[in-house]
Amino acid sequence: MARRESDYPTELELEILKVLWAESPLPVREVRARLERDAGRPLAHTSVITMLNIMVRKGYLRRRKEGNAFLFSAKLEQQTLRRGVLGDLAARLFGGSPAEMALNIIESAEIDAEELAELRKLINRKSKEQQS
Amino acid sequence: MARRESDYPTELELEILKVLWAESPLPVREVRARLERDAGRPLAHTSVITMLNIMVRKGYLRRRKEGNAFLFSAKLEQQTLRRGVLGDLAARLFGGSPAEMALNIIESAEIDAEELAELRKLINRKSKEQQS
DNA sequence: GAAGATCTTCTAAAAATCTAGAAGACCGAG
DNA sequence: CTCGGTCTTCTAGATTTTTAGAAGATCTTC
Repeated sequence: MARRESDYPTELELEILKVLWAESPLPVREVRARLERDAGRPLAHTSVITMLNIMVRKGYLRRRKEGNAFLFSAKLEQQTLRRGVLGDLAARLFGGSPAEMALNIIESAEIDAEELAELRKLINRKSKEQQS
Repeated sequence: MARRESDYPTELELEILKVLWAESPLPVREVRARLERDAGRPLAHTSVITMLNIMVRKGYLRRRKEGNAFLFSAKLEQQTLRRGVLGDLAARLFGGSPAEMALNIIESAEIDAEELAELRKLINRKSKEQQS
């Protein structure tokens, strides 16, 4: 017996997703160039193809034929992933409490006055919504 | 060439850490029992030993001899891990902005009135601290 | 001091992640 | 039509994660 496939994109998969969230669709050649430039990951062309195909299998990406080559685009949306990962993290590391997690972030991270104001505004809006 | 060791505890490692955060130090036998009971992971005694030793090597755990057996305890503190993981997640998935991440959580997660009040209180305190 | 229980170390194996070479298909240029 | 470039599929190897058996050390108990 052994490990199961991870629930969320792995390290490299996330880098590839970031490339494709920034611009889609892209051919392999372009993904490869941006991985090197933006993520400092100089991979062989075939390595990139392998990863892209795995990610299609996992449902993270879509691909379609354009002429002789394939074009890839993200199927997993950034917002979907964010929600999934945050929810999972809250469940595993914060006893299932998203509020606890938010408190932790605000307490220990660098957040400037403007951002604090924005957070306050959101909280006020949320509070009002709940009065019903 | 291949992947590098993950920066943060993996799935099973986190389950083991949770056991030891709840109570430390514990002998292998106890860790094994709690993994089965609390995490639904019925592992062989030797599997648990292997994991514990790997985690000692990685610096997540400490162990000390007590009689003939070893007692294990968490060396990586929960708060340290929380900060690390949250910071990492902010960097990778939220363009380096913890505030953005906090906004996302508050927007899309279930947070009740009491928790919202607590968040507001913390934000107010933070705001005051910054006026200097 | 031999038997049995308990614990460890050593070893290994399956699955997943990450990397990339070999080989074949296809297309435009000359 | 052949050559070179581009692209894909197939294949495979290294490393990590997760699992656990075999074998040996040690302690208790009669």
